[in-house]
Amino acid sequence: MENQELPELPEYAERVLQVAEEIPPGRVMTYGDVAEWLGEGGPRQVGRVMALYGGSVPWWRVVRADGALLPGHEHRALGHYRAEGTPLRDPKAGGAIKVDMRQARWDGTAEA
DNA sequence: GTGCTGACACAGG
DNA sequence: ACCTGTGCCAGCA
Repeated sequence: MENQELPELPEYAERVLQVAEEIPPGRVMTYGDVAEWLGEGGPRQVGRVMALYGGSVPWWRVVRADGALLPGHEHRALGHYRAEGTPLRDPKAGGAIKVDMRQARWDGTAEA
């Protein structure tokens, strides 16, 4: 009786969305990490699920391996990161802002 | 069944 | 910082 939400989602998609929702504030996971954490598919499958159903989950907490934000939604994600207190990587060099993976990368393990 | 594309990852230039 | 090529898996024409 746990499925009260997302009635017709493929299990894989549901799992991906579940992980995304489980990511604590101030933390981020890479597509590859999510796929590995699930133990299935690959980073592209996770990315596609996010692209399709990500609208219902904190997609901004799922970033690329190099910490680059989502193409087209950088500003949106940045607003959330600032509110959550996510460690950001130097927004100075007029380039693309990125997340400080060194601190923000969450591996699914409970941390203090 | 074949080929292209994609909210990717990694290595090299 | 940027682009290119290759590998991975899945969806779509």
